[in-house]
Amino acid sequence: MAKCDLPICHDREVHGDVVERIKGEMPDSSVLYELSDFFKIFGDSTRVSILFVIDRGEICVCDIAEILGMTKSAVSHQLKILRQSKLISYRKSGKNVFYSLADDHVKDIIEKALEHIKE
Amino acid sequence: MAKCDLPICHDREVHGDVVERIKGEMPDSSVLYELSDFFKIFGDSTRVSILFVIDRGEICVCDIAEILGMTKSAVSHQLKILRQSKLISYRKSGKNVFYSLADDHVKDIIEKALEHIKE
DNA sequence: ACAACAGTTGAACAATCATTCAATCGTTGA
DNA sequence: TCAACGATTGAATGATTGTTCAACTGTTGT
Repeated sequence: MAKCDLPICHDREVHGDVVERIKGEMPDSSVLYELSDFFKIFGDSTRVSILFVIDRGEICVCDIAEILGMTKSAVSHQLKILRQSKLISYRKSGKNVFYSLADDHVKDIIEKALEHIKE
Repeated sequence: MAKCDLPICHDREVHGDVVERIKGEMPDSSVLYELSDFFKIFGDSTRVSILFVIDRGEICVCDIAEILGMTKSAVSHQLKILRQSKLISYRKSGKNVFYSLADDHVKDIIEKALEHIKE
């Protein structure tokens, strides 16, 4: 039986089995963390902007910084996060580093979100 | 001409027009903020968990709290955010408030993300 | 009317995170 | 070799954010 200070609905004859069923149907917590961590990447306007820029074609850090009106440092920090998430890939050429999208999923997901917003 | 401390690539004869072209092709900054704000909602494992629970069917706050092992207060705070984002809707019935998904886009977006993660 | 409970809310706190600043690395051209 | 530049990095700072706690609202049953 549940203690009174637990956050449990007292209509156990109605809700009890529903709660147990859904508990069993939930994804692993590791999956839930991976999912939210993935979305967290898109949850910053700088990173979304960078992805839009890179989507127009391979481009170096300096040019991203100028397009967005930010310092190279700030851009580079965000590029590192995008790199670690495997959303972008890069190619070194002399002093420049050229970035490009690593995946088609990125565009798909952003377009789905745009659909939702445009309503 | 660019001042030296500006974050501008010095190969202007190569990159200058590319930068100007992409600047013109960028979405409005308001769109970029809406997009990142939208993804921010999914960027928390508690909120993603709540969406998964609600996806199984209409359910009250107490039961969500028990399924997730959290206090009603913490769940309610996150429900408020999901409500304000119009991702969920609610129905009052006596002492209970039953929540349900407001939109099919939510499932679409989560499934796209799951595709990306499973690689 | 009152006690019990589902749910909400605001303030406070701790943790997370994006940007800035300064220093550094690696490459290029003189 | 040395100066200039593209890019990265770590520490520090300020802002944002999720949870807790306590107080509160509204409804139900007695």
